[in-house]
Amino acid sequence: MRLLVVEDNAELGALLTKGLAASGFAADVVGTAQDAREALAAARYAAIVLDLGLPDGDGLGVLRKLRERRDTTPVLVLTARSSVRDRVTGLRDGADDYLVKPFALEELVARLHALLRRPGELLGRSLRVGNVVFDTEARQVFVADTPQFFSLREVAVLEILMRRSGRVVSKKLVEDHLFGLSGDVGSNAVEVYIHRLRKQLADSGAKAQIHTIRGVGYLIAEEKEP
Amino acid sequence: MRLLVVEDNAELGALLTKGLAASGFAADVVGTAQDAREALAAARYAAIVLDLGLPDGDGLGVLRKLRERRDTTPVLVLTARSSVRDRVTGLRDGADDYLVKPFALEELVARLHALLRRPGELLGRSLRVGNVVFDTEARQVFVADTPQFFSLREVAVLEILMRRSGRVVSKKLVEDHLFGLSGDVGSNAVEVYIHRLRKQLADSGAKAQIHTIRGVGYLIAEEKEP
DNA sequence: GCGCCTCTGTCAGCTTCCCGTAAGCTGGGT
DNA sequence: ACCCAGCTTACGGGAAGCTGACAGAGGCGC
Repeated sequence: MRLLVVEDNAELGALLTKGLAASGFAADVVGTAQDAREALAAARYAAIVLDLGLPDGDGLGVLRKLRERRDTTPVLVLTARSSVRDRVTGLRDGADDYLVKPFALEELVARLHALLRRPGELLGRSLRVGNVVFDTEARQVFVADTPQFFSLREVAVLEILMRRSGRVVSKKLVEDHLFGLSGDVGSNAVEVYIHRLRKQLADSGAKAQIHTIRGVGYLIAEEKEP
Repeated sequence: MRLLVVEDNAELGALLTKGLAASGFAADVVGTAQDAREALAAARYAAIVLDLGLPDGDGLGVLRKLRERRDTTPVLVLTARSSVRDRVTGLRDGADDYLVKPFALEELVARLHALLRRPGELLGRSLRVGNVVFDTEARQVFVADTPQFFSLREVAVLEILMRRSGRVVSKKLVEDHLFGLSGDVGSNAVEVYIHRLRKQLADSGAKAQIHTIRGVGYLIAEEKEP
């Protein structure tokens, strides 16, 4: 899941990136409203974490612009101000949730999950393909009810595929989700992860298969014949 | 198990922390209703021990707020007042149990265990993984029916893992349960306990294994191949 | 009080394994 | 037959975790 974090404090930004990564989010961090606008024009995000106290003006402006465009990407507002007034303004302008600093990382993650679980969204608590089950909350994989041990990256790739099971996922999309904007992809990392995933899935007797669509991407689907 | 203790008498608070620790509870102590609200916003507790005679107002307010939010965390009310009226008010407002000062520490512990054994809870009297059995009441561990002797800390870690057997438990979660809010975690204490647990379990011929999930945490599961 | 012991948390050095890269191979499509 | 996308294997750097030793804090018996 790819997020945009709008936060001018570089230190906190780095902390968030790291913490969110541990929960399977790839976060792009920007420090100004201007950069936020550009990032939003360039890519689609699953959700946005927005600090209101930005140096170059008001974060609320970003939010308003977004909603004017009928963009319904979930926005979680983050701020040091705790007055009722600010909270009301934020929510009236289209924020979906509100968190006051200082906050616990776990609470941020919990609220993001809640937001992403909303109506139209891509989320149940667990995803299933064949006998492979992915628990989105615990970020854990089961094959025929036995827990499997995958690395963080492997889990991330599998999640993307399973969230779109039966549909093709472009290699580019996977790269973006793994690495965010910092597009350092000087290699075939995705191919390597697909390979490792296939191997482990086969070894564990999974009844799900990752197919290759040449020139397009990958697709996970239930395995047919025994 | 992590508890919140709301008690303004610092001396009694310290005493409770210590006594509860001896029974495997990690208690965060706060002295005011305000602090209690903040603690509850920041973390999840297995149960709450609530003194009604607080300096900054009424402890019952905390309880009411909690129940308004549909939070069903068990609450044990603690008070010097012994009138029937107070007792009734407390229970009507959603307290689960009631204890009048002065009280014996053992009685508090017994009642907490009773509360935690309730309906939705994750509790039978004993937990089992492979041939390892954990008696939650006596807080004792058996491997293939022979009793094992672990230290308090070790038992606490094992309990957390076994209550979530087959699922990943983050290292952070274990720290929080062991040390409460007083997050003095300047080291790799959890790793050390995991190490000691593994060693003892192996030595005693346990058919249960603690797996490491890099960058995430640990997981206990039945050992597969013989 | 005095030694003895266990429990705890810390540290430093070692080991393991993840991650990304690269380089050569395979196979499908034209 | 050739080319290119994707597959496979190998490897080095570095982070995460493991492990053995140790010192302080109690607790216990004497």
